Amino acid sequence: MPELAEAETIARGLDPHLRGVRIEGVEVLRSDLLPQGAEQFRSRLEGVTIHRVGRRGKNLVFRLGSGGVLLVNLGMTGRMLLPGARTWGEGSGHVGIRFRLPDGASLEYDDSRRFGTLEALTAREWRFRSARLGPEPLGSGFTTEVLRSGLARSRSPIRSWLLDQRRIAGVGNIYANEALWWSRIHPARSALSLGAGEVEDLHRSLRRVLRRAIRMRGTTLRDYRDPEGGEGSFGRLLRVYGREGERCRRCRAAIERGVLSNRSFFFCPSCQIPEPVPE
DNA sequence: AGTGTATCCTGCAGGC
DNA sequence: TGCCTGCAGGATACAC
Repeated sequence: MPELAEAETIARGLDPHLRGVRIEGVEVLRSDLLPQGAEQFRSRLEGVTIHRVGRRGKNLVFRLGSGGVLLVNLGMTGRMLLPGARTWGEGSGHVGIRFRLPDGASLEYDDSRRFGTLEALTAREWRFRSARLGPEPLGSGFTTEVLRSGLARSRSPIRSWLLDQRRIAGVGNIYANEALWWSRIHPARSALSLGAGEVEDLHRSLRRVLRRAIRMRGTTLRDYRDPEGGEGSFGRLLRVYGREGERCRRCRAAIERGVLSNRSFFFCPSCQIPEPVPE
């Protein structure tokens, strides 16, 4: 689940706690989270110091003293929990990896569905991997012009285009749908059908939605938690995502759900019409 | 270059 | 209460 805003919230929450902290040991409880295998993963991390924690797209990026990085993709239900994270009721019953830190503390990766992955990469491997991801939507490199030229070459439905991490890094299903609503663009419209004004609008909406979501510490639909166990509150600002049958906040029409590439999309049938708007 | 389908896995809500 | 189905923030591989 976690998209850019959730990954950003987690990275910001972890960084002040983990800067300069040495990974004393790595306990692997679920090795299927480690594509490279437990042995190499452990040997590249044990005894290494964390320099800082950041984010690239939806991934957490731990910069290490070794020059390498610990790359964490949270999948749908991944969490990075600091010691003392509040967990009530269902709690965190799915710890897959435990990083032992000094003074008996530990950082736990918890993931009930185990769609997430953790990888210990060399600097070179990380450069290669990062180059496969598209621009950061909140970065200075992501201009209207960059978006325009990307869209112009693709017949893909705009919702699917936005989810492709090679095109833009970090946008997931929630924020793609929300940005399209704000821009009054139907999710099934082909990318190259967007007019210049629509592209400009979409660029603005994407950045605005993502910044707001970060401010609200992400969206907790069910599983997402920050490193302290807290929830994100962007859910109450959602305009379309998960609101099938409810009224559009703009025009009162009933929000509809559709499916593209096997994934739901949500839209207002009155504000977001499926045909290109002539300009 | 696209789409649909399936896969990985668990958990929850809704219908009956 | 219980069983069954569908659905879920992601990513990838496959055939077409």
